[in-house]
Formats: sequence, C-alpha cells, structure tokens
Amino acid sequence: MTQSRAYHHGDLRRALLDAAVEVMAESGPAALSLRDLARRAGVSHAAPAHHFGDKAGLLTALAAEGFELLAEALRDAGDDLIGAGVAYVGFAVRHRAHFEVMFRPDLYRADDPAVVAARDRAGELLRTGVARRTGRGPDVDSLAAWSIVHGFATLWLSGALPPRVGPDPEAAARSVISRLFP
Amino acid sequence: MTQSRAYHHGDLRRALLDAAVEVMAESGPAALSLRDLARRAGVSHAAPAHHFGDKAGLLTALAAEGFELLAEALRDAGDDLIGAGVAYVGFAVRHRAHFEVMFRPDLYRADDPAVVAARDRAGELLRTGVARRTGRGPDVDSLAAWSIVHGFATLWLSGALPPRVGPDPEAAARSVISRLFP
DNA sequence: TGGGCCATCTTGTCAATGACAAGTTAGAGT
DNA sequence: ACTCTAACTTGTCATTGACAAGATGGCCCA
Repeated sequence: MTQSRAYHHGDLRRALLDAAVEVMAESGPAALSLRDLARRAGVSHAAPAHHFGDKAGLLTALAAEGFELLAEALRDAGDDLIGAGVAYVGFAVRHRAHFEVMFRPDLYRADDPAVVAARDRAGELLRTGVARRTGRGPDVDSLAAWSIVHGFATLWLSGALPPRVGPDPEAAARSVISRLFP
Repeated sequence: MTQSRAYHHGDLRRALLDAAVEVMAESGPAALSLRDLARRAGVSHAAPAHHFGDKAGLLTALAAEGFELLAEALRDAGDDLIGAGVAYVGFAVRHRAHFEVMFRPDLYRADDPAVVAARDRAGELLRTGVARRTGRGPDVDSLAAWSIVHGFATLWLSGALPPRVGPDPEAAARSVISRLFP
C-alpha cells in the first residue's frame, strides 16, 4: 500500500477504489470503466493508470483489500464457528464489490504478493476456526464449512434464492450453517 | 430457440454459442468479444447482432441453455441425493462457461422467459430431490444442500481450493456432501 | 533560499469494441 | 419467374483501455 498523501487530488488512489466499489455495488464488475472512475474523481482519463497500471491492477488492489477485510471480519467473529460463518456471509453482503472480485481470478493478478498474503491469512483463519471446533481431521469439515457459507453468499448475491428465504441474509445463513454443525 | 437451418453459414447461431463457450472456458467471461466470435465463425463483425441483438442477448441464450443442461443433469442423477449433488458439481466443471454466466445476472437478461422457465425447472428438481430424501421441512435442508454444492463448485472453478483437495472435483464433492447428509 | 528531483497528473493518440443504420444476397414459397 | 424476407455485409460512431510524452507542484538538500 503506497502511502499516497497525494499532491493535486488529496488521495486519488483511495477515491478511485471507493468509486469502483460504488459502481460495482450497483452495476456489477462488468460495468467498470477506468475512464468513468476518473470522471467521478474529477481527474483526467489517464490518471488511474499511474496508480494501478491498468484495470487489472486496480482490481488486484481491490482483491487484496477484500481479503484483508475478510480476515478482519473472521478475526472479529472469534472462536464461535457458527458466528464465523455468519461473518463470512455478512462480509460478502456488506462488501459485495470486494467479494465479487476476490473470487474472479480472471479479472486480476491472483499471484500478486499482497493478494497472496492476505488470502493466506484469511484462509488460515477459516481453517483453524473449523479445526478448533470439530474433533475430526479438519479437511472435510473445513471444506464443507467453507463451501456452505461461500455457496450461500454467492447465491444470495446473485439473487438466485427464492423470496421465502427472507430479507435477512445473516439470519438465514445462521440456520443453514447450524444444519451442518448442529 | 429459433430453428435456424441457416442460409449462408450453416448454423451461425450455434457456432457463435460454441465459440463463446470455448473462449470463456479458457479466458473467462470478461474476455468475450462479439467481434472475436464473428471472426472465429468466419462472418462479418455485425452478424452476431442479427441472432442475439447484443452481447447480453448472446449471454441470455447461453444462460437459458445452461439451466436446461443443468436440469437435464439433475434429472439423470435420479433419486440419489448425494448423486444429484455430485451431478451439480460435475455440471459446473464440465460446463464451466454456462455455469459462470448463469449465476451472474448482471451479464444477461435474467427476466427472459426462456431463462426463467429453464431456471424454474432446474430449481424444482433441486428442491424435490432434497424433500424426497429428508423428512424435515425442505426449506433449510434444500437451502443447505444447494449452498454446499454451489459453494464447492464455485470455489473449485475459481481455483481457490488448496491442492490437497485433490484433482477430482466430483470425488471431493461427494465426501463434502456426505458430511451434510451422512 | 533556491534549484533540481520526482511523484502526480494531463493531453494526445491509437486500435479494439459494441451498437446501430442501411444496403446486399440468397433461399423459400407461390 | 417473382417476390419476400431472413441472413448477412459494409460503414460508421462513441466509448474504452493502453500507451507516450509533456506539464505541474511539493519536497529535499545544498
């Protein structure tokens, strides 16, 4: 994270990331345009390139930030396995743009050091959380836990779930996860 | 599905869909370009527009086809709940391009009649399959089942799963689903 | 204090793309 | 044979991502 106490703008890098989140939150990642972000930030159309190189660079930064936010959310959930699962879903809903980029490696450079580090950190939290709870070898349990929360979050975000699931994703997630870890 | 015993080309509509699947299978949906598809099919750059209107139209057709293929795969899996889950994952892996479009409604017109019909058909199969197996109210069980297979498939496709899961997605999926329905 | 340095941002440009408009071709039906 | 129309082409425009080259302004150090 270059500390950018920017000159002309203020903090263009952050402003661009925020604008990207805003756009993607309402129109999805496909609607993202560097020139549009520049317009929103009030800078020239080539300004984003200086901070991120290209579009993939911006999304790489977003993905890294996303994995950091996810790790933070999981850490805050503490030892409670169900709570961690709910936190995973809560993160996906609250940081929809980040989440949607994170698991679309064709959009960014997944081998970027910052991304790899943050992802490993989040993955570690996920795995140890499950291992602490269940006696068994963590392999199947943690894979099942990750799958069920990730699947629920993805389905929720895609709007594929029927209305009867209700309006509160975290409440619904809690009952689903409880089905796996009664 | 307009039956297109096409004139000049042979069956351009199908050729374009196949080319789209091929491109997306290796480079993801973001790499899709109508002009590239036209080039691959050996037609002019505006030919695709005649069959699909615009890019979203082509992806709408792909999504509808995907839901039909999914319904077919679930039907073939029969009454076996675990088998149906494995079939869901198998479909996602084997028809990666279709699957990736289907659950990205910002890319196509999700309210298209053909899409809605096919999706409802697949959804019905999913729900009744679970209800047949478990005594309980199908709500939580079917949501949990759908979440776990969808999550596993998504994670597998995104390459997020660690190598120790092994090379066979369907085998790994089977053990994960068995964890939910022992 | 003032002069250079360099990150930051701008202007200009090019090829590629999606979308649209208008024209052309060729098979089908009569 | 004639027409009709689906299937495709040619041409064009605004938008976009990427790159090159230049301008600007704060900061460091003599």
